[in-house]
Amino acid sequence: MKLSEFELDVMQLLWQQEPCTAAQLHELLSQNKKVAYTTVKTIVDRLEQKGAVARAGQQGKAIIYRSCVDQSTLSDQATPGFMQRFFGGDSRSLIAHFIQQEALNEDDIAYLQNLLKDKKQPK
Amino acid sequence: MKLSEFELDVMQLLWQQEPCTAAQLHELLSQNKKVAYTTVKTIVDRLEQKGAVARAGQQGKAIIYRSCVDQSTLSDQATPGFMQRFFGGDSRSLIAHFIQQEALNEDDIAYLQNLLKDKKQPK
DNA sequence: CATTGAAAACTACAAACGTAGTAATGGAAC
DNA sequence: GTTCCATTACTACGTTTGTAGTTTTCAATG
Repeated sequence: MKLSEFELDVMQLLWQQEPCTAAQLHELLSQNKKVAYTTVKTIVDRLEQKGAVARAGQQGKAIIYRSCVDQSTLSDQATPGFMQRFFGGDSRSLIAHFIQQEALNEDDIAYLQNLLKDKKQPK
Repeated sequence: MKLSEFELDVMQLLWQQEPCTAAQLHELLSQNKKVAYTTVKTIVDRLEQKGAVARAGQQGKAIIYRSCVDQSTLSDQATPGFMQRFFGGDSRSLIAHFIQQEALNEDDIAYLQNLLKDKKQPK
């Protein structure tokens, strides 16, 4: 499944506040970006057509939506293309980039160090 | 600078084989994908308009192109959006995803472990 | 110098995207 | 029951993207 940037922004919110009406999604999006309600509704409609969300009931006239795909499925699909296009397929340099660029606390670091250790062990 | 997927595919090749003619880029792309020469040339023209590549001489009639932006600049720009949209902004889970998903050899792992250690030390 | 063929330059077009207006509708409130 | 307003449903439109055809040009070749 291929979703646009805006569609993913909506999915992101939905994943965090599921289930949800279009009005609620609009409310949430408005915190970061000026956008008309109908614009958000259009995106939700397109997500429904694409099968990324589905109706899960009503609240008065408002339709309650839930997601039909989960984040990890989509990120699994998007990851290889992203790695190829921005890091020439070099996963090491990609991971290095993120480790250096992003804020990580002690816990995060310990957690990731463990993952690396596990990655090494299995052989 | 915002480049499309196809545009990034071309940039990726250009970064690897700089400088380069459109014909060469077409040749390289054809290894993975059936695509007309004129299609590739259109993409290169658009990249030129966007200022991502520039002319760096001629070879007979053929124009030689070079890149004007480097990979790290573009990945720096793309990274936050990607992380937000696919991992809800959670850098730890993103890095974890890549560590688990990607093939890493002993060297890679050692290298990344060092990065994490350095990340912890500075304080 | 005329020919030619590769490459450039220009044009085209359908689909997807971001964006939102307008029209229809149906709970809720009175 | 009728009105009203939130929501939905439908329509629209400029831009970007993927894709490639057509026309022009000009360096090389004979």
